[in-house]
Amino acid sequence: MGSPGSSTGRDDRVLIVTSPPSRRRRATVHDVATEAGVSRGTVGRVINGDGYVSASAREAIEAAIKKVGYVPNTAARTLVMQRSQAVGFIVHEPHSLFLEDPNIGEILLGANTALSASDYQMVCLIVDSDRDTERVARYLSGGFVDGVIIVSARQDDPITRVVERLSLPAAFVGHPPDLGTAAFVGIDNRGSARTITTRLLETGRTRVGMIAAALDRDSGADRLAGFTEALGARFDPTLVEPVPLYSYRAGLEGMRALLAREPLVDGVFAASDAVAAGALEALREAGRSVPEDVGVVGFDDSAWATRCQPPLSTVHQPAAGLGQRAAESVLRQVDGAEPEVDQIVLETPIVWRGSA
Amino acid sequence: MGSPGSSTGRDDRVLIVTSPPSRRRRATVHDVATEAGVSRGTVGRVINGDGYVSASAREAIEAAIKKVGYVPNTAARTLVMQRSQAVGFIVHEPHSLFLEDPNIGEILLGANTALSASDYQMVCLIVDSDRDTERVARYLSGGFVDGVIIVSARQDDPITRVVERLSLPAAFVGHPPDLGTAAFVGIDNRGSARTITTRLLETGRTRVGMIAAALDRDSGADRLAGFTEALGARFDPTLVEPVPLYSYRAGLEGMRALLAREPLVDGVFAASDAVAAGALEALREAGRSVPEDVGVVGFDDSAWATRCQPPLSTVHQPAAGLGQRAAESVLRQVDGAEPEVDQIVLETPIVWRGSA
DNA sequence: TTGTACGCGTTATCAC
DNA sequence: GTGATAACGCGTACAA
Repeated sequence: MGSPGSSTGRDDRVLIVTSPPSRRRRATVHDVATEAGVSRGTVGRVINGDGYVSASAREAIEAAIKKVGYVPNTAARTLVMQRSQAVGFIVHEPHSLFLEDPNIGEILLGANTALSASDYQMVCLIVDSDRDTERVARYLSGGFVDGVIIVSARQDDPITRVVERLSLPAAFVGHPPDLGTAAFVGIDNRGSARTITTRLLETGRTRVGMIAAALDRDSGADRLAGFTEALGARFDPTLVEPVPLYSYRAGLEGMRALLAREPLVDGVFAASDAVAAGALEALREAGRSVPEDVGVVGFDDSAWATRCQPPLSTVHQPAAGLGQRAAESVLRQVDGAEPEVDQIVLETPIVWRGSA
Repeated sequence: MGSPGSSTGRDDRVLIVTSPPSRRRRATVHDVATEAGVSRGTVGRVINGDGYVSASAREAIEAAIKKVGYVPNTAARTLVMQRSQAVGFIVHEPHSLFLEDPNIGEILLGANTALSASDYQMVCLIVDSDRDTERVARYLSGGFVDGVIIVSARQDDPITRVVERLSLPAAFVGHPPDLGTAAFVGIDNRGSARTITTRLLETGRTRVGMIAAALDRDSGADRLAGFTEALGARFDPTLVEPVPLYSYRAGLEGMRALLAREPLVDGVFAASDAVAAGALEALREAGRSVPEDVGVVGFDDSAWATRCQPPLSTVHQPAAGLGQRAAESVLRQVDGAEPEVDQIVLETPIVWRGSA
């Protein structure tokens, strides 16, 4: 092993014992090079697949890599390349929504598929407290990701501001950010709500209400707006029951309240499938049969839709597609494209089942 | 500005235009130093809060940081510190499970809370294809994370092997790895299943069956083993209906099959709440009332349990606690502790509601 | 074809 | 108190 101090400064570290007891030191390109009896440059050429290496050298190096168990250090590579080959996926939701919202999981998987195809690593970051907000902002600033996909951004969100300041390639899913120049992929909540409400009216209902969830978010407000438009002159505000969340429980309680106030209601647009499922339960309690006495429609076409009794008529939300398109937009921007062209609105076909 | 080539090599980069059109160059410590008219060393001292800086220098530097919009480059910091202040959370599930399993979300949130409290960034990595497996393995090797929490590892999983080879601090949640030395946090599936089955028997049922899901995973197999133990001599294999997944649909179809084969069944242990919810639907179809004709118990105490009609008697699974304990174990190991002491089994209280 | 040397942005250790 | 300067591990022009 050579006497201490005789070799270059670089090798001194072998003698330094770090505080965690005996965590094995990582092999470096340097180690591979000495093991194979070549220089670091040649090793680099083999690793990156750039030609101009003799067969003998390549062989020796590949053997050495296996022997010392070399794995490239991504942090170093990121530093020198100014590229991490990673894209962040930021989820900023209160607990309940993260757990209940079936769309987020699908958006996540859709984005991952697209990124994976381009050999990018998706790193999902959860923002669940103020402390998280700050830390995630630091993380993004740190150059660990080449871009971000943001689900449900807040107005004037610190994270959005950081992204803007770094001019980090970004795509917003579902809820548009306040900056008009950013890429956005989503659906037409208002138009879809209008369409399915119209469809519900066409089944001959005369007293159609809505359980309107999450009016503080644009998706919630837009769905109510579409509902209002569809009814036109027939719109009656007393038939709208606002509830806080897109949840089963909100639907259950909302429907109970609506029934108590308006017993004659014969049609309901629930702001999401989970809400609709809760509404069905309330109707069952009240002895109303669906769709005979009351027609019910939902929104999302999530797993709820098919497991309800009767299965829900609803608006199909292309969640996986949203994630995929967002990922593709980010990758385009990483390659130098301008974001403003990416204002994508995906189709939302109506799926008609038995509940109306 | 200055004439080209006249300054040090370091400043040449200003002249180099990278291919992405006009992405703003990041400010560095160097920039801050020149702006404030001090050296890099002093700037470093201010950033890291180490004392020994004059008030005037500190003021000038803080102003400069604001002015040039400096944010530390985490990749560089990781490289020199050999620490990323990040912990990976690896989810390795087929689509359906990731979307349906209510526990994963809670485990995730629990882990994030614990990591966040120690100012660690949690990065969630999804493994959804062979390609993902390889890329995630590379990512872990790259030094981007100081440790990992692994949910549902496979036997002989490439990721597990990489973790082992790097001796990366790790904690396995739910499904124990094949290596006995690793940290593990989970529940006693077999004991819990035995307890709740016994409890169901005590309500006076005489023909008790089980819808046994996911027998290819140890959780599924263990729950069946517990059920078998509880019945002892009364165990009758024809009352066990195996189904592939912990899903609503599996429960629905499993219960139909069980009823067709054994119409006299008066008690059912469903391997999860989702399965139990499906079973309730099948019983309703068949005109059996719960709990009068048939007692039903589940497992997980997830959102399903309270939204069923009647609400489920079930085994409470402390999902958030699992995530939290796993995170704490990883953090301890990052600080140099040995993993083997962390073989944690959390309590699973029985929650008795109306379904049995 | 291969080796050398420099720089990526930090932190940390020295002399001054 | 403060300013040089050596690492960290890797990519890559450039020289040999």
